[in-house]
Amino acid sequence: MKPEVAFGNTLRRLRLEKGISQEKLALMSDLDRTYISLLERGLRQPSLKTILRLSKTLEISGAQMLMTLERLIDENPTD
Amino acid sequence: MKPEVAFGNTLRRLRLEKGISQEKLALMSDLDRTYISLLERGLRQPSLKTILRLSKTLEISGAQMLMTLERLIDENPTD
DNA sequence: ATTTTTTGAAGACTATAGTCTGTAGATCAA
DNA sequence: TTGATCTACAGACTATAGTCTTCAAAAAAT
Repeated sequence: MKPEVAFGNTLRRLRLEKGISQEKLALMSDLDRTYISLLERGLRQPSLKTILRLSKTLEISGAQMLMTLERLIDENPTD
Repeated sequence: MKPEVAFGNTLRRLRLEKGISQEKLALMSDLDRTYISLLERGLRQPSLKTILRLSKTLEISGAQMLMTLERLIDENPTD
């Protein structure tokens, strides 16, 4: 599993857990709605700044987010 | 402290701990030498892929790297 | 069934990540 | 003092992150 796909999966999971829409997440993080869509589908490579903005909105540390992401990668060697 | 500066500090510290040059780090991570220099000086915002490549070369998890970085940010509210 | 909310997706665009080439200064060894 | 190694820095360039507008379609609500 590629990092951007793992990031997208993690992002969507966290967003749904908070019960907010892509649009609301975008507004709260000062990002574009369509870009959130691209991220969740694993079509973009977020920058450090973007990772931290999103993790802050989702009330999780960047480190925690990367930990989840890296676990996903390790658990799915294929795909 | 801005995230890119915290990243640069962390990167340089880890590189020096491993006792390798910017050039060697660049080669091992499949990045450009001058770009490593920009990163260490906090002049660039690394992408997720770049963060993971560097952390792999430095034999540390991306999560660990972000943890160090976020600690740096929190400990230096000014600057 | 229909209105409202949410998301996917395309296209054109701007901003910035990342490369490549080259020069110059600093440091350390011989 | 000379030569090797390392790093800062500039400039031009390519690749991709991130925005904005718009339309269509799925899903959810009423």
